[in-house]
Amino acid sequence: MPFWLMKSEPDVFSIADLQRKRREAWDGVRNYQARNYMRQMAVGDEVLFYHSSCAQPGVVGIARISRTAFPDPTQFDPGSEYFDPGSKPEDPRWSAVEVEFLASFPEVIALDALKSMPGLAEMPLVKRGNRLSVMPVEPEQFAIITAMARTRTKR
DNA sequence: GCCAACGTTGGC
DNA sequence: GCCAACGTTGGC
Repeated sequence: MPFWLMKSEPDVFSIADLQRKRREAWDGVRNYQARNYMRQMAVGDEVLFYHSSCAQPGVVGIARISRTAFPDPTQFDPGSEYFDPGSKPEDPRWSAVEVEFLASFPEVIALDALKSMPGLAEMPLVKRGNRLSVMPVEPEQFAIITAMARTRTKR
C-alpha cells in the first residue's frame, strides 16, 4: 500500500480541523509534480499529515485517501484564491483528492527530529531547498516516522 | 521579516 | 528554446 506525505499550513487547515470534519477535499494544489502524485493516489493509501509554515513544522498525524483524484472545483471559481483562468472545464488542469482522518499524534514529530534520522535522509522533505508539498513516502520511512510517534507517546 | 531555492512567465 | 525577471514556498 503506497504512502504519502502532504503539507498543510495549520493556519489554513490543520490536523485538528481534519479530525473535527473527519473528511475533507485536499484542493488548491498548484504544482504539477504534486498534482501528478495526487493522481496516483488510491483509496486506502495512508498519508503523513505535515504542518508547514508554522512555529513547529513537522508530522502531526495520519490521514487516509478516501477518494481518488477529481477535478479541483476551486480552479473554476473566480472567487477562489486558487482560481485558474487558464483551466477549462472540458480539460481541467488541477486535481484534488479527499482525505479522511486516521490519527493525531500527541506530539509533533518535528522537522529537526526527522532530519536527524539516517533512514529518512532520502526524503525530499528533509532535502535542502525542496518545496514539494505532496510526496511519496517509502514503507520503511513511514514505519520509522510512525515508530517515532509511538516512542514519544510512551514517555 | 528575511532570504535561499526553485518554478513559472514572457520577451526575444 | 533560452534565460532574466518575477513570484512562491517554507524554514528560520
